[in-house]
Amino acid sequence: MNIGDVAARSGLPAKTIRYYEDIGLVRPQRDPNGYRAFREQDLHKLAFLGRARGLGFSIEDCRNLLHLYEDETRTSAEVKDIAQHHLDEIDAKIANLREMRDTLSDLVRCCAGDDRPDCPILESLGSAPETN
Amino acid sequence: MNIGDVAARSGLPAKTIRYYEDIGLVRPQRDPNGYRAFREQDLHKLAFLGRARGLGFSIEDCRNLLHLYEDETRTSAEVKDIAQHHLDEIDAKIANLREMRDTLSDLVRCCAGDDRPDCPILESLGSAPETN
DNA sequence: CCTTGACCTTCCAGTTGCTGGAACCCTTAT
DNA sequence: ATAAGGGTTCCAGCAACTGGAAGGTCAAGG
Repeated sequence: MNIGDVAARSGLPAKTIRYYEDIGLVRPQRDPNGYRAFREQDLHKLAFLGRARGLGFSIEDCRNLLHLYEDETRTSAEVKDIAQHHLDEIDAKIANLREMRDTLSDLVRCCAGDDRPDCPILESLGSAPETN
Repeated sequence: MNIGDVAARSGLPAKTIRYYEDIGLVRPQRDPNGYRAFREQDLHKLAFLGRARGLGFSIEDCRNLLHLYEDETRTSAEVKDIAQHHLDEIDAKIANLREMRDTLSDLVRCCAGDDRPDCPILESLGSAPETN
């Protein structure tokens, strides 16, 4: 399989696949002409990576998950640990974004959005927080 | 005011303030010795930027908001437009994260987290999505 | 046989918003 | 004289790609 096929089948851009090789996540063989030659197992790895990335795992997490995936002697505790940690981070991010959204949606709701210059959004940004 | 004072009073790291000058968000004057000399209005701008960044606005949004803030002929519609757009992006991000979290927390919940290798998390990453 | 087009290759630069560090200057106190 | 604690510039790096340039390869068509 050439990179284009793998891109199509994994859903990852070719650029990203090359990048993943660069950082050592996959090691495709090479054809005599220099083209990357992917085997089914490479495709499988890339699909794994695509799904892990889709769940928001960092590249380093992905690397570790992949190692665990291929390590028969892993424990599910190791995997769960990574996942739980990531889950906590996601929750923190959501909480953070929600706070932003709440503040912001208040401001947006209060803003007339007309052709006059008065604007509670700018007023709020321009002075110390009161609604805190 | 030197940069250290402004950092303390604005809550922004000195490094960040220098960076903001680099990209043209503030233009402090200079003392004869080359030190940045901030006036109250510079501090005010920086505090504005800190709050806008705190609401998650991009640097470019911040630049635009600052321009509007200082432009007496602005319309609140222009401001609201930026804010609404940003609000939409935040909502999109939250939705995205929530989906990740839902999937991930299911997986974490199903994972025994013991010393055996069987792990639904890895299984899910290793094969095509079924719970989709 | 030559060309065209669609592939593939490498390498370098840019993205966002800082952050760390090196190497150096200025000021004040001891 | 020197040490501490400011300040300065510039360069590199983070995450995770993405875009683009310059070029090699391959199969099909004229």
